[in-house]
Amino acid sequence: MAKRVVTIEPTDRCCPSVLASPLDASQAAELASGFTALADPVRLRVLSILAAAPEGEVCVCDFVEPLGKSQPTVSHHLKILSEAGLVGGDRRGKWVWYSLNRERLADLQAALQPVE
Amino acid sequence: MAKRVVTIEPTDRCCPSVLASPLDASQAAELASGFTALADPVRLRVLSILAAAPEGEVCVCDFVEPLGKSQPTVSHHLKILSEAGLVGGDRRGKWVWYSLNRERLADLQAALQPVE
DNA sequence: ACCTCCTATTGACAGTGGTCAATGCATCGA
DNA sequence: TCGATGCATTGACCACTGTCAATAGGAGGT
Repeated sequence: MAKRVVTIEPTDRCCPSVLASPLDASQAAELASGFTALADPVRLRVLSILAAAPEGEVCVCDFVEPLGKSQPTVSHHLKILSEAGLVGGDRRGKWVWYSLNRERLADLQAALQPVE
Repeated sequence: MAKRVVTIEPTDRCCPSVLASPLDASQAAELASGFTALADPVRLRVLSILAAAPEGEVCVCDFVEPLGKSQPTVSHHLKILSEAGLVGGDRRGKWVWYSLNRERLADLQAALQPVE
């Protein structure tokens, strides 16, 4: 009979908290890079549009007109969000479909969670 | 007899949510200004130090050494946090004591709250 | 192969932001 | 009143960032 392998579920996948204890420089830099991605109105609108999309996916071309920004600018912001892990892109034919990474967003949300 | 005036209590003091519905430009700008205040490692460390302070207050002079930044730089970041409503300062004698505005921080946290 | 369409990258520009030295402004004690 | 102390402001510098026009890359269609 094979040995039973037990994998410990990492319940604390979560990032450091701002409110729990003083952050060191590297923890703070890590978190700040996440909030930097959120610190732009265009990118927040991108996230909100993705969150509200019925299929959970939005084509790049469908961002341009609602955001009122040029196509290169939209592509620029999507790249920043992608590098921050907040969205992911999937090329299908000529189009690239972006979707929200809710886990990554929840990590940043948890970093602001009040401690009991 | 005077007319009865009914004031509706605003139960939703809270800011717009990123995940509920697409944000318009002004809502996004409002939220982005909040996250901009969080988008710096020095400021995140300021907030975490304030959150961990036993008395809930920290003197400006007590930030300088832990942060490893000059006094004008610390003052600069405190001003940004103050203008964002995240901290408040109270002058007592020669010293200015800063404290955390947890409600304002909770507002930003709520903006990232997953919708059911 | 060629053309068309969608997306990404480059380059340039103006605006913003973090940093510190120097200085100004209070407050307190002598 | 004077000097010392704590904090804020100014000015300057450099790095970063948002924006768009122009261009490149890639995938289909004819």
